[in-house]
Amino acid sequence: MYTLLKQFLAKNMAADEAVLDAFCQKFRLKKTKRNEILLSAGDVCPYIYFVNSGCLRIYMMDVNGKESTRFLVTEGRFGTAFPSFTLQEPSLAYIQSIEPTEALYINSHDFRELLDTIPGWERVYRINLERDYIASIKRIESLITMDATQRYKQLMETTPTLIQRLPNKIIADYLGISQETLSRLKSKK
Amino acid sequence: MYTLLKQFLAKNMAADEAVLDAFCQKFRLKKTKRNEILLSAGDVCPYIYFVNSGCLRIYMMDVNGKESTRFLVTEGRFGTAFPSFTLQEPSLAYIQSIEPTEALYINSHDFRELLDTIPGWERVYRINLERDYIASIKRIESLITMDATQRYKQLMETTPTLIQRLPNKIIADYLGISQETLSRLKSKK
DNA sequence: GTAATTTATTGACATTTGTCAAATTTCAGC
DNA sequence: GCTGAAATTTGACAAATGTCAATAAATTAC
Repeated sequence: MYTLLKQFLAKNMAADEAVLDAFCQKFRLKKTKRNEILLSAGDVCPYIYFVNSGCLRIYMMDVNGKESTRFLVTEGRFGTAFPSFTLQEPSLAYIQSIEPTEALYINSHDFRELLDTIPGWERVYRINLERDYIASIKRIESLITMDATQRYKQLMETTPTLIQRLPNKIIADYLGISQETLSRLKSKK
Repeated sequence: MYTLLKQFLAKNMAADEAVLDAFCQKFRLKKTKRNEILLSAGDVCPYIYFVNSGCLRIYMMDVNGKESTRFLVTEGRFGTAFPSFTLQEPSLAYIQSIEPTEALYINSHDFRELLDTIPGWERVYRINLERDYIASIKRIESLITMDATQRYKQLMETTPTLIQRLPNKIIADYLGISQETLSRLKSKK
């Protein structure tokens, strides 16, 4: 249950088993079916999740019901409605499990406590933040510099697994294009 | 010279004057003219900057010479070619002062040392990262959910100062649209 | 202050992408 | 394995935005 999480910690932090256990005990396990909603827009996001298996999708919905995927979170990664969880304010985004998913979760209060009490954890979390931030910078770059075809090609090169694994329309709104456009550029080349 | 930087620290960290001074002494001051290049694409970004006055622009250039602004950094904020500085790998972006600018700078090695040695600084930096990451998430959202008009309107509401202060074409490529399109939506309404 | 350069605006047109609708295919759930 | 729902593809058309070119306005550098 905690294997992946411990691996995540061990990568950037030297800690003995007892500390790792103390850390992990703050997390609970949640198993979801496909397409379960874990958070609705308007609510304050209480939890940050660490995905053991499956996939979480952070997405928004506009007034016409059109959805846009902000992030996709797969095995071995932390994910949450980040602005809401971090600032404890109402979320603009929904969280949904688009596959049957097993995830660990911890509430905001306990999470902050870990940052205060587990030596080295603030560093690990900071490095994880840097990584996520870099990924989001690259995403911004692709959105302002590339057209739909280039963005799709890039996604195929960097994370082909995602494309195989997820339905077309999720990929499309992750790329910021319509389902039909994606379908057309797939058939072209 | 260090006033703004000390304010930045003091916001999230209790430290006596001696510690603040030790911290600040690692930074050097750079004054630039308008349109000076501080980093070219291809180089590893050695510094992170803290802007005292003026404005730095982090931007990319494609093979046709078309520019896209990744970030704009104004007074009281840290800025750098983040992926390059953090991972110490060649930068895809340029850094330019689009106004006469006064900025403090520190190299990667010293910066890491501060994270190790100044109590509380890793926390302050982590919180700053969260803030920047949240800003980038909101930018991604606006890019995947809004059209040009909506994005411009949002920018007018959130940072009208930027629009007044910077040339049109910088605003346009920050928004990911052409200069002409921006000019047209300004005249419309 | 003036010339030279850069920046902004405008028009005409091309291209990309979106929208709506219908037909087809795939797949989840029993 | 069936069956119904969901996802995908395709066509026709509309809307948004980009590109190129010319002109006008603003600003910098001297």
